[in-house]
Amino acid sequence: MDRYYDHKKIETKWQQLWEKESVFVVQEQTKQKKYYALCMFPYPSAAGLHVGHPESYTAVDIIARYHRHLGYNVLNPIGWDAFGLPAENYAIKVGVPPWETTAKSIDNFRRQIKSFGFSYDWSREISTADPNYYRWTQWLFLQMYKHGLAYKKKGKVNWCEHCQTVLANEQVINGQCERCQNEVRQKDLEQWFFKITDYAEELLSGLDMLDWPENIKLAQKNWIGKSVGAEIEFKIKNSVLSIKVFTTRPDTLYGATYIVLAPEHELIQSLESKIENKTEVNQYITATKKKSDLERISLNKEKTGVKLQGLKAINPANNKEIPVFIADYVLNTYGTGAIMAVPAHDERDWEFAKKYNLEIIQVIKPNSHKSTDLKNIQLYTAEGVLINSGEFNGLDSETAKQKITKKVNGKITTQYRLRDWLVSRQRYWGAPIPIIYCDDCGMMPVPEKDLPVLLPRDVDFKPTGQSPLVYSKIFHQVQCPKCGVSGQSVRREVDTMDTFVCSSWYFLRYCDPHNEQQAFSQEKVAYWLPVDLYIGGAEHAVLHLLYARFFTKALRDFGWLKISEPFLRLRNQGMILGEDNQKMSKSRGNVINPDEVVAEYGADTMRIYEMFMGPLEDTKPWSTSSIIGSRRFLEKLWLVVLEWLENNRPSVESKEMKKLVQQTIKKVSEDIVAIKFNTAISALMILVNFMAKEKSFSQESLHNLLVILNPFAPHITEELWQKIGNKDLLVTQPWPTWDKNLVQADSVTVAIQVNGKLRGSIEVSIDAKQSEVLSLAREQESIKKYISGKKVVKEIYVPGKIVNIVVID
RNA sequence: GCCGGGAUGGCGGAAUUGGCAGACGCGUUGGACUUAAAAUCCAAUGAGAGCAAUCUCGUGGGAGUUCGAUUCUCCCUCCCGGCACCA
Repeated sequence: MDRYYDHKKIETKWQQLWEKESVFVVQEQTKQKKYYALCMFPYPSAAGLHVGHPESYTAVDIIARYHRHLGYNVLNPIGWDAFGLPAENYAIKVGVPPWETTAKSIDNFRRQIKSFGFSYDWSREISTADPNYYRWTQWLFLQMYKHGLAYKKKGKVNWCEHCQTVLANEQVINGQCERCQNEVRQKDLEQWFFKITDYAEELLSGLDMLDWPENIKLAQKNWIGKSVGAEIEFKIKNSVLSIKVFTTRPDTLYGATYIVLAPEHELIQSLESKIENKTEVNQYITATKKKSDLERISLNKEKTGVKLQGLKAINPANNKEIPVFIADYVLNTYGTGAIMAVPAHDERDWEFAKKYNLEIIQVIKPNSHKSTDLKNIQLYTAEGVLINSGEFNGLDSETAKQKITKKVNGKITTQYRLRDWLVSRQRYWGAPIPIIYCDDCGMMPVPEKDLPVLLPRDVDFKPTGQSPLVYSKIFHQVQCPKCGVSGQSVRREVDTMDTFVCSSWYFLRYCDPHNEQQAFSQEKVAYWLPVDLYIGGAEHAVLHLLYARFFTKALRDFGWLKISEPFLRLRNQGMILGEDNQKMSKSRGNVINPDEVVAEYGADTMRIYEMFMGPLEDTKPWSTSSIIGSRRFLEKLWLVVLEWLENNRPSVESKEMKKLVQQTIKKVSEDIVAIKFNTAISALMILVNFMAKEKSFSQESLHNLLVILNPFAPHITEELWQKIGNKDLLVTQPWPTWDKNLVQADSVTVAIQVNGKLRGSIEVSIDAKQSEVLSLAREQESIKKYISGKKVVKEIYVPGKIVNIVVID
């Protein structure tokens, strides 16, 4: 046996063998329990893998391999999220078509990923840009269409001038494009939407049963933004028209002293004849239209608005006439686009009323206040007890909400901030939307038998603000599915789908990747789903993760799935920073290339190092000097086994060794389940260090060590397993169990404190009585000097842990 | 502004959830081996004081609860993330 731990030779050998023998290729086995481990599939970029990729893949691989040892039928797939803007932009930059650049990127990613020895079932590899895949993405679009969940609508949408396309709300971050950080403007366009809002309530309530990080659940909760309130109508004086407002505080209705409409509110047109200051109003509306969302947010430190002169609304609670304003702090897209302003109890209304000198009436007082100082009105936004509210005085807010809403014939309603998902894009590199327009027959879905609608290649794919598909000749050579006419009067939809549509169902396709009749067979999906563990970046909190949940629920309602939630357990990997504690980036020059790390130290070392760096979900800096520690650990293991073989397998084993092996099995098993890989590796290091010191241990102990280390470092353990004479593969060996009695020590060291300060320690048996331990403690030389001549006030003994003697002079 | 997470040696991080703070690893220092270096092995390594045994301080800062606090409560500072005029 080689004294040198030659990682290159070993890793290549086992990777080839696993692949040749299809060790990780799986089929449905009804007799066997299944486990579906999944990492978020990568977006193949020309830059290649960064060190963050293997972090999540290794974590998933450890879990997958662990469950294989436990006897599960484990599905651990991989594929490519291949469509999308960055790939297209890169293609434009280098002047090569995106299908070529993407294919190249995928080849490179595949090579890199394979070098880590992940236990993927490569026979299930998929790419979203493959017609065999996007055919079914299109089919899913048609399902959405058929069930009324896909619709086309004209309206204000987010437009990125730089990317020359519309964007979903989820892709606009602080008024900026998620991809290029350019300002997003509002544009009136006809676009395709998925009706995700139909599922708002279920997307919210479903979160409760998921084992997901709290921050992700919270982000989704905030994004869905549920609020329960009332719709209340305010009649307009001398008009048949009325203004409907939405409020979460109907209990404050008596304090509503004016109404505010969003500048875009449609009622303004109908009321035009009554408005006396039309010019001023129109100016304000035009000015608002010009502002981007970003400006509307950042400039609105100070509120602005215009009073609609000649117009009065009537407060239905007390029939008081109140003025009507338009102001851009009210959003047309939320609620009814109109609010009742209660300046005494709402911060924004307060600010506005102060500025324009409007009436402020206090109608709620805090529960605790006995007297009310009406002269000195202060902003109070919490709930409380009603005052100045006629018959409702003295009621608490909660009760008053119901009663007042009822009195004014209001309606209790629920509002969500979530908007429908805008899925059409005016870009090339995506799945074409399968719709045909015929001048005579109108808009029609492409018949399922005609799928896929192939992405044409006879185009100049540079963005022009219209989809490049407009210019393809081949693409529009199509017959109307209804009247059979072709030519100028029949055209295809030219927009492509948001890549998030492609990634909303890939975990389903993995279950049945080669099905040519269906997107997936219901039986296969029913066997594998839900995903038992899903690991990926936190940046998808409200994007992919929300969309995939929506797809799952929609497909369930279409009858294709039996489950309601796709991912039972989710964990995020933290970002790996550069050595300078900054985000890795080409411009900073702090990027670590995983290829170099694998070449120099080996895949096993890289895997161990990345898992040992710290908790998976934490952000942590890379440290090239620290990798050596993980390498030394594996080298030490290599030499321990080597010497053990050279010394003819010395099998005399100390009691401590026996115990430590048991403790390590326990610790590693528990830590894998809890995804605490850093402490699991620490325990394995302790065991290997001890074996290196003792040099003598049983064959069984070595077997156990190799099995529990295998998920972390699969190549070296497999090699050593073979070297010590095993013929079968280590990956299929059963996971060892631990002996509860052996894990427990029979005697323990108990710390002795005097007045809370550590003054000594004693060795006692695990089941020693309190009185025994205490008298032993008092007799200790180191303790005596602290307690002699003093009065013992109290003695505490925590079994097996600590003694505390409290004394006073 | 609101909500969430966090702050522990020179560095990455442990700590059975109220019980010996600093496991494990990196780094550093000293020693062994070597002509020498690398590698490896052994020892030390939170700070301060002391020849020493020992002692004092110490988990962002300040208070509190407790026999005992990195852990619980309150206040403050800083960092990271989410939402942000959502009525």
